[in-house]
Amino acid sequence: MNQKITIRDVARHAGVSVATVSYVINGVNRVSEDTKERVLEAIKELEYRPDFTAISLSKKQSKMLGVMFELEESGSISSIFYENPYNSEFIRGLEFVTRNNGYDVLISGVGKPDDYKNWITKRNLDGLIALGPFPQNVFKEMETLSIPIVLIDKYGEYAKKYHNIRIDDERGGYLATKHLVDQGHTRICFVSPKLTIHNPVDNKRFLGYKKALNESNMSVDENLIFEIKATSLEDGYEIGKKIMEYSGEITAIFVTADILALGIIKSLNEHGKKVPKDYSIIGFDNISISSYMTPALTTISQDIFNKGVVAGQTLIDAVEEQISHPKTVNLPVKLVVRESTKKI
Amino acid sequence: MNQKITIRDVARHAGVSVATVSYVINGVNRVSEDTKERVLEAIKELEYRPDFTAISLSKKQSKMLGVMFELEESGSISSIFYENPYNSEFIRGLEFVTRNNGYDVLISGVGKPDDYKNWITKRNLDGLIALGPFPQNVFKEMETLSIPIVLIDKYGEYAKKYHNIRIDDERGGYLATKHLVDQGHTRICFVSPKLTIHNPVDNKRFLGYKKALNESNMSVDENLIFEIKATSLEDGYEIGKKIMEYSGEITAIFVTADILALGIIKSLNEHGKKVPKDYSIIGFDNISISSYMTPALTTISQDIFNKGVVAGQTLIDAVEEQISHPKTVNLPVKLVVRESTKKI
DNA sequence: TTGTAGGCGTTATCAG
DNA sequence: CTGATAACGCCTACAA
Repeated sequence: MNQKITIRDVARHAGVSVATVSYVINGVNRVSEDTKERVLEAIKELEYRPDFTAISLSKKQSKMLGVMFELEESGSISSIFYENPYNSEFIRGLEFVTRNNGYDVLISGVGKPDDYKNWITKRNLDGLIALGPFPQNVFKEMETLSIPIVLIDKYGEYAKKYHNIRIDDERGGYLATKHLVDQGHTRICFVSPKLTIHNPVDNKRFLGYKKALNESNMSVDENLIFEIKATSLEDGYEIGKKIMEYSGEITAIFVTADILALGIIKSLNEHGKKVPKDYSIIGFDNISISSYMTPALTTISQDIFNKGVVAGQTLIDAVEEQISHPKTVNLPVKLVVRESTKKI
Repeated sequence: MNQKITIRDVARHAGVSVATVSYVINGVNRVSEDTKERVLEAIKELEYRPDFTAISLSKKQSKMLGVMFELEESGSISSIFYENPYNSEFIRGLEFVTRNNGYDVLISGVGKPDDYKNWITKRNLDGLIALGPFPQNVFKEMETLSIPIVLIDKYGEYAKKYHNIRIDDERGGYLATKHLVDQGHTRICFVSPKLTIHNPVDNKRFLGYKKALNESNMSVDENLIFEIKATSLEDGYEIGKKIMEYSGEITAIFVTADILALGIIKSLNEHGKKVPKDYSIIGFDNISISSYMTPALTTISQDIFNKGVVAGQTLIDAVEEQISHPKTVNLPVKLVVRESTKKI
């Protein structure tokens, strides 16, 4: 294309110095209305667009935020990104705020901890968002970073050092289980990824599960805890089989992700079981397809788009030093009753 | 953090000039093995990571690729991005190649055509991918751009000027309809976004639909063409109602997106109709949930991840001038028979 | 109120 | 083979 239009061109066109142009662009308030006008006009006429790369170099801030995902063995972003609309909805919210604040979002899968440190430094990212699961050492490595970091759905010791956006997981677990209990269920499965110390989210939900049971003088039956490896349709399907194989009584299932519920229901159906006739099932997240399934899924709803917005805003605030200390936001959840649960 | 480590530090540490360091980094083959070694060592010791921002400025290439999405009225990326896993899967494939080639991906929604031109210039994007629907004028505007552009699923006059990644839409339409015809269906609905001249993808699919019918001496019945506004669950649901209201006979439905099929099935179910007992239905895309629905969805499958990979590779090739003329890749589709269709 | 000039980290053009 | 040094486009003291 034709020569790139630089600040110099604008300056020449307006008959002022580059500094002056820079001043009006950056709103430095020491240029007369008169020249300001001239400069603005020149900018418009030449269709001048400031070069962010140059600005980055000069100001040492890129106006770029990074979102990192876990990589799976194949080297591509975990397919959970794809299967679970949760992630894209989050990104959508994030993109919304960032764009409106002049930031751009970079998305990258990361393997070794060194990968993303490299990524951050080489791209001069202003801030980072960690979405999805990560091995512990990633967080340890993070401490050596000097940019603001927002963690999504993380608890753990390390989380204290960063900004956190989460939902009220325990309450979610409680609401779900309570709903089932209120419908008369007593044999309620809890399905989630393994409840290790590294999985606080599901531990919280489990706590809610337990609390609801206890309130009704029930206790947790270890046999009813089923664990999946990953939050995927396939894993839901597989755990569904396991549930079918269980010899004891089960009348309801609380599962910590809607897409898992989908897989489970598939399994049940294949075994000739119907939801909610034979099993009541409640999910978590309220992704959009949940209301379009048959039966429509009862679930714990969280506003994922908004979560992305809040995460983005928090990160931007941190980058621009509006906030200094680690900030934690707990977003609400609510019960959405649809067709997959019924009175026993 | 501590001072950023620059090429100068490396030079000093290795006892050479910055130029020399730059040479070894860029593989300019005119530096002795000896000094090369020293430089490499210094780089490792100091954990030096070249600054892409500076490189961008100097080399005039950012190693960043942009993916643009249509914005909806609310100002956020069309929720179709969220609802349809198609998009995230594409992104996943794209991210995979780009990352392995040292590129990063920027994602942005664009409103006015000027928005994305601005975006491209200010970020010095090396290449652009247009995903999803866009108004015509966007493509006209594109002509003034000087970076390679890859269009996804576009035909139209304008498409000739850019690189194109598509699938064999006509064959997809044909395969789907043929499958239905083979099962004895004669009253087959065609559900898609409006078949205007600006919607070549669905026109192609419609062509395939028509061809399959014609082959069996049937002709298109205009009454069986249903059009939706957007490819969303909600629109599928709504069109399902319309189909229910139709007074004539319908035994099968071919719909141009799996998520639409989901919505339609929901509608049918609410009207007491069963799939495939009362209606056979076939979708398009083969997103992951399709095989986990009940009934599992028969559909036309395309390898979306691979589509992202091919798109990314094509764009990178174009950026690096491996290809000069507009290149078009047509990816294959295939029929995946599951449970949502049956012999009449 | 405006302009000059040095610097941001890198590459690239010349000399040596 | 190696090293100064001027770009790249912008910002920002410091001067004027």
